[in-house]
Amino acid sequence: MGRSPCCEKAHTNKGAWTKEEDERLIAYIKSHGEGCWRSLPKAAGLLRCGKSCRLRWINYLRPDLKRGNFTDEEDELIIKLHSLLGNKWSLIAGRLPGRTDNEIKNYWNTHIRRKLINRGIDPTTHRPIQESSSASQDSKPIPQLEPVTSSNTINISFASAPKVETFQESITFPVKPEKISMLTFKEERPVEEKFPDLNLELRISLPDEVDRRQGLLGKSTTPRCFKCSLGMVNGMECRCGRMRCDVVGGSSKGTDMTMSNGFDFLGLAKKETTSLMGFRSLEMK
DNA sequence: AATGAGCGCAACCGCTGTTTC
DNA sequence: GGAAACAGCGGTTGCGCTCAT
Repeated sequence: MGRSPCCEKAHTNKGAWTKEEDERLIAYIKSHGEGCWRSLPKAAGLLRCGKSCRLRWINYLRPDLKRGNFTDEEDELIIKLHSLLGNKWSLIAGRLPGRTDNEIKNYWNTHIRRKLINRGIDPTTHRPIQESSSASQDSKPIPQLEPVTSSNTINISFASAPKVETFQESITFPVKPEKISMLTFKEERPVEEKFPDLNLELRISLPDEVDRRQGLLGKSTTPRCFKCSLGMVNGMECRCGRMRCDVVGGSSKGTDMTMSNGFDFLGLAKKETTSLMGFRSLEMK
């Protein structure tokens, strides 16, 4: 048997939160900290589902939320990250301190989509609308995950514009071969880049793997962290030029932001409880 | 002033991977 | 090892507000 149900759904409030409920939740989390959402409502004296409490705290009550209008810089960053990640709002939010995934999702749907359409850009494919509609009938969001091949190779393609260069990066993982032995990231991008300031290099590997590979290739041993190569730390430009940023606790979700050898590719490290490097986070719908 | 359309956003729903029993 | 709950995510809904008619 599993566990008992998290809450009695028949006896929980729904709809908008009252000020009193907010105050109770804030007071409880201030004294006990986040986590254990299952037992929180009862302990805090709230007639709410734990899931609802978590959502309320994360999206509205957390003290580190920025609130207010999005800046033009944030707009552009969201557009760039969306072109890279698709509708992975939590990953995008991880790069915008003080913003929540729900907030960014809403902002995208209400403002940025329209903004891109007005610019003549398809908000789904990030390509000119005419080209986008004629070039891809299926017009799936990019990037997309191609099926796993028999050789355990996974290809992730970024866009499929008419003229593309193809970049490939192969990474080996010390995991069971029947699970996955090698990832090949094939990045195709237009020769004329839309975002010349955005480094799209994908570098995913375990820390020792990068060192080994660089040794084999006789490259310099001063690689830059992924966030540096992406050009940002906590949403700001990063100039550290080091392998590790050691910026801790900068994430809006309180994630350890320590970077090492590109291991924390777009926030993958935070999910690492298995040997597959939070692979789920790379899948694109 | 009434009302209907459009918009923005908080909250809910349903799904998936992980964890616990 | 399997079943069930947890935690988290993305999609969707519904309510309240604004504005045009």
